[in-house]
Amino acid sequence: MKAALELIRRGVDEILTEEDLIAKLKSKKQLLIKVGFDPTAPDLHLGHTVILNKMRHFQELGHKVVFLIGDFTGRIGDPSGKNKTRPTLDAEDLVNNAQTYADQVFKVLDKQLTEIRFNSEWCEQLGADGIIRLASQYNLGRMLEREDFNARYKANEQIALHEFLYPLIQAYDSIALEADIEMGGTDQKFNLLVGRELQRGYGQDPQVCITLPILEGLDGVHKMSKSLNNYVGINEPPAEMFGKIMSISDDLMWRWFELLSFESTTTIANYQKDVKTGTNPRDIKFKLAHELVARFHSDSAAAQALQSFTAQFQKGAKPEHIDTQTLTLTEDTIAIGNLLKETQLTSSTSEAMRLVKQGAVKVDDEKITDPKLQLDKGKSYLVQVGKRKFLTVQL
RNA sequence: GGAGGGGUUGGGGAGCGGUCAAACCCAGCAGACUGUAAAUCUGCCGCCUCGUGCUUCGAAGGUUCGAAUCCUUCCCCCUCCA
Repeated sequence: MKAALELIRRGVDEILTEEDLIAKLKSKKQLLIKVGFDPTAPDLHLGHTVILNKMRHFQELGHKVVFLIGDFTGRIGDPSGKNKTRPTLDAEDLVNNAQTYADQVFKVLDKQLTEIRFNSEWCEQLGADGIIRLASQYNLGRMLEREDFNARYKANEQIALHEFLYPLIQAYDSIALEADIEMGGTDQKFNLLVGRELQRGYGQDPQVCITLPILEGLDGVHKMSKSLNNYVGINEPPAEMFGKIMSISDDLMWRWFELLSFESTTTIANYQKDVKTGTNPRDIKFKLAHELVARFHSDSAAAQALQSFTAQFQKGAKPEHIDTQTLTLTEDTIAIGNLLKETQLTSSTSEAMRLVKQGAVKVDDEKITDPKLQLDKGKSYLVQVGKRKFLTVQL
């Protein structure tokens, strides 16, 4: 019991309320943990794994987890200050997305103790009278307690009525599932609590709400998200993943250790002590990168990623695998700028020209300075742009 | 129904007749340095045939030697009053 509570507490932001959680744990029954996911973004990244890890913890304690895909709520769009209309996904997309989710999620979750559900399953049955009944359980004052609504209300900004439906529907999910626990990011706290209250109105034992911190992305400032392109996808190849993790700032590294690593808190504290007394932070970052790559791939993949990373960046070696691309020329030669664009090494010839002028382009290990350089048909060249892009080009 | 504010290069946001491919910030890219793709510094950051070439500032017309900047019409967004 004590150990269970300890495990659940680790890395969470808030448990509302802990008394209720203890009561539920004491009941000895298998608990149902509900976590909602966005139906439109089936590519999971490390940010999502913070909560997946916590779901896993519950599974380790023998409880059941519902991975809920909010296909119905997705049509509303979570209120975020801007009411974007979201595209409605068709059935086929949903099935595909669900499959994509499943492929990734089970790198962390236990299949036996996981159910994947869609909330359209019960929301579509709800009907107008169902919605009215649901809406009657809540009131405007409470709605306006939500920080986002409140700020907009005070600032005389528009709040569309359907935005109020989002938390209500999400709450209804908890009722339909009879959830014991719902988890979400700290930004979901309000929605989670609405669920807790409405369950009471429907005569159910209110769910315990657990909020988890939001992971900052590669930039160290903004929440990790695909749209900000500051994410590490869990399906990314080992070398890519390793490299991205190594690129985070020294400060951010500790945050990631806290939220992503399975190392004990004392071990992490020791790492920090080590860095203060002179250990190179890079070496500690290696440990983090290794652990995460190993989790989503394998130990050997992680070891290899580490090896090629050090080879390439510390010793300046070329990567082991360099792609080859063949270009079919109409002329006898091709200008370097065009070649770079044609091979997608740069997005435009203008960019290519700039890079050449900045001394960032090498052909066969020779730095190029002439932006008008012509390369001959029938030959093969090793082209390098910057430190990271390599390509063998066959003309 | 009435009044008003606004749409600028990935995002934010200046510019309000020429000196504007368009300030500044962020993101991004490159170079240097290093402990790494960290930090820091420097440069770049519309497109091409790379030349003082071409096309951009919601859309289409117009005024002008010259417009992102002025006029007309249209489209879209937002706020307030009712």
